[in-house]
Amino acid sequence: MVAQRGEGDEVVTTATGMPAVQGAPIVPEQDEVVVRERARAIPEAAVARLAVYLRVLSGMVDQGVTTISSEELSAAAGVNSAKLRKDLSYVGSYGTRGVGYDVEVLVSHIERILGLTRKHSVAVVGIGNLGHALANYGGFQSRGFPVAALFDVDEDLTGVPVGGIPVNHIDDITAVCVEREVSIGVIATPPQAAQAVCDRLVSAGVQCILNFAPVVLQVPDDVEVRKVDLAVEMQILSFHVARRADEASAEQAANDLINGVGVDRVVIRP
Amino acid sequence: MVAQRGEGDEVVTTATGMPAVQGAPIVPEQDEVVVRERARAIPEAAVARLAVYLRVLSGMVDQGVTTISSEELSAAAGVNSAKLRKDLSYVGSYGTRGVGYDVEVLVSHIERILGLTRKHSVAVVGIGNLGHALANYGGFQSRGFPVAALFDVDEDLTGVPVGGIPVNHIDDITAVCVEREVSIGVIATPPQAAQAVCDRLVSAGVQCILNFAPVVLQVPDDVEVRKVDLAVEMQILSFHVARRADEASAEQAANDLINGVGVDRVVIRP
DNA sequence: TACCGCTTGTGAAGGCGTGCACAAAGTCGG
DNA sequence: CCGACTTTGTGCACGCCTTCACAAGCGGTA
Ligand SMILES: NC(=O)c1ccc[n+]([C@@H]2O[C@H](COP(=O)([O-])OP(=O)(O)OC[C@H]3O[C@@H](n4cnc5c(N)ncnc54)[C@H](O)[C@@H]3O)[C@@H](O)[C@H]2O)c1
Ligand SMILES: NC(=O)c1ccc[n+]([C@@H]2O[C@H](COP(=O)([O-])OP(=O)(O)OC[C@H]3O[C@@H](n4cnc5c(N)ncnc54)[C@H](O)[C@@H]3O)[C@@H](O)[C@H]2O)c1
Repeated sequence: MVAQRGEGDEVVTTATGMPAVQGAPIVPEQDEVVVRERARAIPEAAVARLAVYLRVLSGMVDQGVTTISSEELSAAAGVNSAKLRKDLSYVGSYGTRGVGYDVEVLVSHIERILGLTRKHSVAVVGIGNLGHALANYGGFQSRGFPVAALFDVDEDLTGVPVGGIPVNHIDDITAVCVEREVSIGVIATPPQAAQAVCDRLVSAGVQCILNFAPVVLQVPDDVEVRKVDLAVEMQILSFHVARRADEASAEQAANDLINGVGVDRVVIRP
Repeated sequence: MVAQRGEGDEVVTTATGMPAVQGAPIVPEQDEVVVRERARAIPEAAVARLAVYLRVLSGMVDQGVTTISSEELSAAAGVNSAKLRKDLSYVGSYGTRGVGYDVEVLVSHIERILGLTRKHSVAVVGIGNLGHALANYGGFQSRGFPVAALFDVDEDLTGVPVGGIPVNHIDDITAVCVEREVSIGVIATPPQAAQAVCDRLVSAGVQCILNFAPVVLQVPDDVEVRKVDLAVEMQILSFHVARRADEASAEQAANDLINGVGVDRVVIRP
């Protein structure tokens, strides 16, 4: 009796259990109840920036700043001030015209929208080079993402504490994840093992996955995956180097032409 | 005598050194040379996907696959097949209708576009938890991004080899980066030190930076920065959890209404 | 209270990216 | 050699995101 939900579509449930037809009436029909969705459709890009604003604002609180204008905050976050205000408008209207935003109020509202009022326990799978670094990192704990469980297939690691948490064997993943209410799974295993690990996390009820292994994971629709791929990041940087170099050499060639052949004018078109 | 270049604009240089007026003539004037820019404007999102395709294709080569259709490749990369074809069209027309793409040909052309034909030496700054993991990681070397230098401020680390490379003191950053032709700098220091380290990398001539510290770096226009912020990633996941929970509770309330009050129809609007 | 200056919040416009749908172009079997 | 079938490459329309520009709103001041 639970309606499927498409991106940004209305969620429509009928008493008959039949999925309702597209285009629900604007005016509620007889015997119809309309519940306005609280968490509105916020662009993903805006969500990512809100997290950045939140970090900057936390720094402001520490510095004793109580009020900040969109101009100041946008400069500190490295974005356009209009964009910042639009992003904040998704959160609500908590600014004071002529003055700016109360830092603490803004922090608490962004935290609410991002769902940071609840605790999100994290499990790290694959306690190798990267897994060790993640397990030892204090930055997660302090931001409301306590690392609650570690897993590895290596028997030698099982039971050894890393960053204060003993490593569990991967075979216990379901029991441990359920018991410790893990809501985010981090995959730091070799790529060959990543899909299998992902499947086990999903069967354990984990619906959010952060993947460091350079593979594309296949998951059900109700599971959210984000990937961190350092090689891809470097290749993007490489692309920009190449683009710049191309331009430079084109310009160089152009200048050579000018100087050598006495060309009057050089145009580089897209 | 080098013309400044705005995003996506034409680069126009005149023999007088004066910036040419907007709207260069379509038909070359007398004594004018037109150089078509090779690296066209490729959407950043497409560049990121091209890097993913490249990785998938490399796996295909290892498996002995010689030909692949857009449908197969898009499934393996987890994207829409039309999007894939459009992305590949930025690279050029290297497919065969009715057949697909020759894997090796595609690999070499994507590599060319991404600038992977040159070597890009990497320097890692901050050899702590994360820096160690990065220095020990073989995945960079194998993808054409050899780690050529490591830096830390900690005297105890100086000279100690990590992943086969001795750690240099941060004060030697300029000399070492120039000598080893470092083109990408990776910042893995605590956030407080990140901006200072960034400035030193920039003065050392490094134009590409990958930043792991949770701070917004200020850099000149000609320097490209990409950031990897795990806390932000987790907060985005958290947002989705919260959204789902909201929906679930709204639906729950809706169903309660249906069952308890005999409502006929419930609509949840955005 | 009335005015002034400052900053927010948002309507509207424009640009960019995505996805559809199909013509063009090639292969392969007969 | 031809026709059926397959798959590419892209024009186009749509929707999302960004950016501009300004009315609305608030605090301070006289
Ligand atoms: N180290 C880095 O800096 C870095 C950078 C970018 C990406 N990555 C990626 O992160 C992943 C981990 O890298 P790493 O350097 O830590 O590798 P690693 O080899 O040091 O560690 C991998 C760990 O995963 C464990 N493991 C293997 N199969 C497993 C399974 N089925 N279930 C549970 N655990 C399993 C291994 O026992 C090992 O402890 C790799 O996919 C790598 O490509 C690492
Ligand atoms: N460890 C992780 O898994 C993780 C995850 C996400 C983000 N980060 C971020 O990455 C950065 C590094 O994390 P870490 O856990 O490796 O920290 P760490 O404290 O273990 O290591 C930091 C290293 O940087 C060195 N350093 C300090 N100041 C320096 C300077 N001015 N120049 C050169 N080196 C300097 C220190 O000597 C130390 O070796 C931090 O900003 C952290 O927030 C780490």
